[in-house]
Amino acid sequence: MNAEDNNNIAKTLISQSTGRVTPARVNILSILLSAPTALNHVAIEHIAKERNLSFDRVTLYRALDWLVEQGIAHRIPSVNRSWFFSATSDQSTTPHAHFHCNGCEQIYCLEDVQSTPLNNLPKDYQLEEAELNLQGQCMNCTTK
Amino acid sequence: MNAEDNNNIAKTLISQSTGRVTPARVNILSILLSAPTALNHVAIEHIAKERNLSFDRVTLYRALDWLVEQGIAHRIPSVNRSWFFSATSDQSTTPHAHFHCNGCEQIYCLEDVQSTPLNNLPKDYQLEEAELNLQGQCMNCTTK
DNA sequence: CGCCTATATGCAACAAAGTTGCATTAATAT
DNA sequence: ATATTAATGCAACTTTGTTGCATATAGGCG
Repeated sequence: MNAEDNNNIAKTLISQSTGRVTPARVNILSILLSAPTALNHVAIEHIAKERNLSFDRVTLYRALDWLVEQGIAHRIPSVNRSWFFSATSDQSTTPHAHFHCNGCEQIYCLEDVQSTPLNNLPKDYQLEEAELNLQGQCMNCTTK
Repeated sequence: MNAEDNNNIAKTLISQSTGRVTPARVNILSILLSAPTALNHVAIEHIAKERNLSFDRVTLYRALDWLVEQGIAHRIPSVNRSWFFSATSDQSTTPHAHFHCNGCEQIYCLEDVQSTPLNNLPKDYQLEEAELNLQGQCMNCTTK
């Protein structure tokens, strides 16, 4: 899955939504698709720079907002001060877990780890979304 | 459980830690104790004002940091830009769920709802903490 | 009780993250 | 090819949180 592939996937995903297929959106989504972890705006700008891309910070935020609205990406609150974003994989309207590695500070989306159904949510609380945030040491950091 | 009670509980909790019992810490903890939901700094300052209390924003942040360090309160990341804080109830070294109401934007700590054990966390990932964030409509907002 | 010292607070200045308004540019429907 | 509307860039701003340093105060001790 190289950068070119991700670019094409990005274009397809965006064209299926209501909105225009613009370079900023395509490039930003392509960056998210190519990342094994969730990225914050600093990381996205860093990768963009490596690829000789550039866009205004405002454009980045607006593109990310739009991607989240469209369900193409999702926003992950973090203990750090910035938001993290990750491309929503095809099948994942199903909620999945986020694993924050305390070693390398990366955030991994674990598609296969789902929070099991809740049995003791007080009645009169209507659940709309559930999110499981894990913390610990990732694959790479445990072995060190 | 009135404000006076919470003030005394706050004093006791703080005096059991390593550090000084100061008005700022007591008042801030007392506010957290009296709230049914988690509060962000804006909410805390608002309640403080109602009680004719005042402290610098820096003092607030430092007091909250300290309370979290001591395990007296805990910090909840949110989809909003600010952090939310909640007093840690006596028995709750056990992790509990946070319920963000999309109606009134309040965050409730649900002590009885625990994230059930994970069966399919990839091996080589070492879990240190788990946090379950729920979203939906709270008790008050469903009935409207 | 009153003093001493370390700790907590307040203030000012700063830094980072995110937003808003508006003029300009460009995607796409026709 | 053009017109229309949505997206971008820029500048200025807001909010959230932090740092350094001088001042105030909690609380131990004589």
